[in-house]
Formats: sequence, C-alpha cells, structure tokens
Amino acid sequence: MDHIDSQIIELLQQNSRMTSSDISKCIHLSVPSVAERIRKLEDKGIIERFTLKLNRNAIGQALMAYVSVMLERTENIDSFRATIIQSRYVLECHHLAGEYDYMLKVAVPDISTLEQFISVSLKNIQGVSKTNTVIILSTLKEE
Amino acid sequence: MDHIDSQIIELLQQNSRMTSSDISKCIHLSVPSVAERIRKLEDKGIIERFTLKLNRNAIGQALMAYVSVMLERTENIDSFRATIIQSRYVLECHHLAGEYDYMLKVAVPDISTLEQFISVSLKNIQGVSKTNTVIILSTLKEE
DNA sequence: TGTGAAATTCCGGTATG
DNA sequence: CATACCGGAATTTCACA
Repeated sequence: MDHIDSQIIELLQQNSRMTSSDISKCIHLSVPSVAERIRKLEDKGIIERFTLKLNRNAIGQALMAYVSVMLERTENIDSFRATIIQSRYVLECHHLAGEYDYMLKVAVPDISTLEQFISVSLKNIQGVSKTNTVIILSTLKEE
Repeated sequence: MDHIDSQIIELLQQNSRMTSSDISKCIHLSVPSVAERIRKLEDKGIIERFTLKLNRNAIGQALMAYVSVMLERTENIDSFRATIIQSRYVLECHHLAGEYDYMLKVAVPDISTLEQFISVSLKNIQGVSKTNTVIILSTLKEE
C-alpha cells in the first residue's frame, strides 16, 4: 500500500468503473501494472467491494433517522441482530460504548413506515427495553 | 425504474466493475440494452456514483465514533460546515431534529487522534457550545 | 444486429533490491 | 530470489449505426 496505490484508490473512489487504461493515463503507469495493483488491493482486502452510491429519494429512502436502542438482557441479542441484518430499512448498526447499546441508521420512504418500524419491528424484539429516535433533517456530508 | 433496473442495480451494488456482458448473462437482456439502462440510471441521478468500500483498518480508520454537536448561534454555522467538509476524519455529518444540532460519524486511526479532533478541531469553532462522543465498539451492519 | 475501435488479460523479458 | 514494471499478441468488450 504505497503512494501509487493511494492514487489508484482515490481515482476509483470517484469512479469505480474507470478502466485500467484511463487510470494508466492519469498516473503514468502501464495498463497491466495498474490492473495488477487493483487485483492485489482486492486480494489484500484493502478494497472490500466495488459498489454504488444511490440517490436515496429515488429508491424510497427519503427519510433518515438515528435510532438508539437499549437491550435488557444479553440472551436476547441474537434475535435482535437477526432482525437488524434482515431489515431493509437498517443501513447501519453499530455496537456502542455508552448509555445505549446499539445505534441504527435507518432510511424509510415516509414517517409512517418509520413509526411502523420502531413500534412493531423493534419493540417486538425480546429484550429491547428503550429506544430513542432522532430525525435527520438534511445531510451535509456522507462518505 | 422498473424491475429490470432494480436487478441491474443489485448486481452493480455487489460489484460495480461488472461489465455489461456479465450483467447481460445474468438477467437475459442484450448487452446494448444493459449498457443503455446503466447510462440512463446515471443520467437520471438514481446512480450518483460508482465507488468503493474500503477496509477501515487498512486505511487508518480503525476507530469510529459518533459525535453530537450543539451550536450556540446560527451565525457561526458557515465556519462549522467548512471545517466539517474539509476534515478527512468526518465520514458523515447530518443536521438533526433534536437536542443536538449535528451528528458526525468520525473515523480516526487511534484514540489520541480522536481527542485531538474533538478538543482542537471541533471545540475551536466559534459557536460550538457542547459535544457528546460515543465510541463504536463494533459494527454489525454497514450499507 | 454487426462491425470497427478500445480495453483486458496473458505472456515473456528486464531491472531492482 | 522475489517483486514490479513494460511491451506485444490474442481475446473480449464497447459503442456506433
């Protein structure tokens, strides 16, 4: 992971469909060498995945919120984790060191779906003792 | 944005470097049609960017935290926003409807960098009256 | 759908540490 | 000896009508 790798990553972050020859022109390295470096960055796990950034409004995720979750007992964690992973509304879920145990970032089409998610999907999980929801008004920066 | 578009997006989310002919084989649609649909998804802004998912440990972002920020006066918002956008430690920044005004997701190499960021970069901004930091222990799900 | 242009991959050869 | 680079040839893919 040297300076050239960093340059390649920066270019691919802007457009992961850039061809090796496009990159080759930008950083003055032969096409096969560029391709080889990309392959190695994948092998080493530095690049985990080539993916997309989608427009949230276009895909029914117009409303975002942070939902903090408190869990009562550790024995219920598995069913909580299963629900989270399977839910298409949950974009992120992090285990926290603080008052609350988990922080979810959720994206839903509208406020009624959010209500549904919190009062049905979440509250019905055994062990969820308390949740706190904060609506996101707008986003200044995102990845 | 029909069912076929959704299929194409799903494939590209898994690997955005997939060629049109690869996709063509998966969804039984001609290569030019696939290419045309991808182009239109970009034009319409449904696909905002083709990008990467990087391994955080490999790129010096081993430690993540949520930092909530309270702003005193609205006249200082511009310098706050400028600092946030320029900072390489801030992955996300959202305007909130709640007690705190902004929520930042930050990623740093270590705890001392986090301390530095909060006590220097953030607290020195005019108008930042209060912050609250919660460390992320582990991540169950992320995009 | 078919054709020319461009990109990818594989290979052999070379330089460097 | 291992690693990384380059240039050329065969195959695949792309973009156009």
